[in-house]
Amino acid sequence: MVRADAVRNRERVLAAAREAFARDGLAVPIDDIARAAGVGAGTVHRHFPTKETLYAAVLADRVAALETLARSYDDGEGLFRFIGGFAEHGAGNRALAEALARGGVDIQAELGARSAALKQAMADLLRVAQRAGTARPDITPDDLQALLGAVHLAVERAGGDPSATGRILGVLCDGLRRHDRGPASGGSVRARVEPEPCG
Amino acid sequence: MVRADAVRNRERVLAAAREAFARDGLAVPIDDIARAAGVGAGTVHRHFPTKETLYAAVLADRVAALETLARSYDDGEGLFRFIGGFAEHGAGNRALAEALARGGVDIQAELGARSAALKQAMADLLRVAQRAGTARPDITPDDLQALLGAVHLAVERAGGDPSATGRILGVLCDGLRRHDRGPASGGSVRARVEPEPCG
DNA sequence: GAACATCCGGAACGATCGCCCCGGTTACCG
DNA sequence: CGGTAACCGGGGCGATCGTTCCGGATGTTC
Repeated sequence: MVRADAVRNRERVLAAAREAFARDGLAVPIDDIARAAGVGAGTVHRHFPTKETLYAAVLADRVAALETLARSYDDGEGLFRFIGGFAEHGAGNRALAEALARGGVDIQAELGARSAALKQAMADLLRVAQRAGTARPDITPDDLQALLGAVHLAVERAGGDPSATGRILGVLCDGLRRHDRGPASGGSVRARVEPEPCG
Repeated sequence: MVRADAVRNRERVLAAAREAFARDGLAVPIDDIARAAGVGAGTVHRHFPTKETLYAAVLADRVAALETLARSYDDGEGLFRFIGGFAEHGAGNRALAEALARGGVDIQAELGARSAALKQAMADLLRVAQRAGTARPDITPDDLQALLGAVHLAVERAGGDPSATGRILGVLCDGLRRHDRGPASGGSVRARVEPEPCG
């Protein structure tokens, strides 16, 4: 038997946690979430035994939404469209940025599965773009994930300034694109020496 | 009068803190640093009244070194050379990555000054590159700092894999470069719509 | 070598936070 | 409407960590 106030409180806690994690990241105390939800600390721990459980529950739907977004594209430009939507989804979501910035290795099982699915979806998107010739062929799925997490953090730091967000994402997308000069102007891809990545 | 063992212990603490912060970030307990330095916790707090003080002292020389590096270039390619050296300097330095990932706003006064100097040096480097036509003209110093911090975090996550580091930095540098097609192939810069940064 | 200032070490304190527990309460069912 | 079971609240426990303090040790000077 599940009581009506139980599910109501569970939902309240989840909503408060979503907001608190998004605003302050993982550092927010459970008591704050409980207070914001209008319940006691014990109630939070009954529905979500550990803080990690709560954190995973909050992130799970976000990650699932991102996977859906990734799967909605299937051409060479999909990768770049996804990156644009990616920032929108996580705008101001500090918890998501942190989760992506680390590897997402230490998280809960269910979230781990979803996270792996998202990574697979991104890997597919990358492969499609590389086969279509729109993305750099040397980038690996791990590179992409690391870059997305990092840039997400940078966007977060920009604090919602949309033009800064646009420029930062523009840099990422340009960097991910394949940059050979057109066939008319010479036809040779710019050489890239491994230990000297720039210059 | 300053005693010899005092300066020796101060140096030991600083060295231990440098290593500990680089390996584990800010989360490392002071006691661990004290133990690694072979001193008591009280000794640490006499030389560095608060943890923030110690943290700032450790980062100050790193930041100064980066500023020197930035000032050592003065042509259009300097920005990209700097980015390469930047990653090298902070390789495996988690504390530096964290400090750059946030704004560096909440740090100590002296470090704040050095940090501002570094930012100024990077801004100069960016301006030179933009005037030379090698860097995107729309990027601001804030964008550059955010991107460097973010990419540094991504490199840190790559865990020292040099080829991954090279690819990630390559994406950043390519993204920062000016990408107009050569005059022979059309001559128009690719249009960039503001709210749609990618695609 | 003795006196003195300085410094060292680690135990102790207070604050924070995640988690557990129990007395009281509330919702559900017959 | 009464009984029962599930749930709620918040106080409390234990662990962690930054910081302080003081008796004892050590370097320095004359």
